[in-house]
Order: sequence, then C-alpha cells, then structure tokens
Amino acid sequence: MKDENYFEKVYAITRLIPRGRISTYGTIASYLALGSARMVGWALNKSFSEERVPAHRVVNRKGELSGRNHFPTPTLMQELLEKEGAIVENNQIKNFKELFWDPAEELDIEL
DNA sequence: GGATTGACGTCTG
DNA sequence: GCAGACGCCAATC
Repeated sequence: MKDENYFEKVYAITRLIPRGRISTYGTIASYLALGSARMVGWALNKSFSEERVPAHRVVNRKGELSGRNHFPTPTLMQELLEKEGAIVENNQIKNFKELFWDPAEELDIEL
C-alpha cells in the first residue's frame, strides 16, 4: 500500500489550490519532481473517480482548458472557472497570469 | 509482455 | 514567432 503515490501528492496540491486560483501541470510536476507533466494529468483523471478534486483549477502551461473534454460536461470547467472569477475565453484563461498559483508559494508561507 | 495512448512540456527547425 | 517532432512515465489494450 503505497500511500505516498505520486497521484496522491497531486490530489493534495490540487485540493490546496485556493478558490479563484489556478495551477499548471508542469509546475506541479516540477514541484513534486514527477518528471513529467503527463503524470499530473493522469492523476487528475483518476481524481474524478477517487475524490472531489478541483481539477478545473489545473490547466496546461498555456492556461488553456485542455482537460475540459474529460469533464462530465465540456462546459463545466469553464463555468466553474468563470464562477470563481477567472476570465475564460476561447477555452483559454485570459487572466491566467494573475490567477496563477504556485505550490512552492504556499509551502513558503507554511514554512 | 509489447505496443499505443495520454488532462504536457521543451527543443529544434 | 509559429509549427512540428521528441521525450516522460505510467496505465491500458
């Protein structure tokens, strides 16, 4: 029973994302030293079956809602992001830079 | 057990 | 600056 699986780490980080904040696969992957951003996407894919993880707050490096197609409804992701104050246009977050959240930042505060 | 795919990222052209 | 190809690591077929 490896509780310390890489996807559990991703769950923790994704759940720690504050409302109105957004993170990226590469940042999380780099922080968790997963070695590949794809691992993050994979973990989030399982997250739907595991627990309620705000995966809609996690987007690719371009700030694009790449995973919206995997949501129950392709519009759900955008709806949630807009509801949290994010400006989504053309399946891409306009104020992505402003809403960008880094796990290291949160860790720095905890430390 | 091998080959392909996958919610991505970085490099080269 | 944009487009295309390769690389990552794991799970699924």
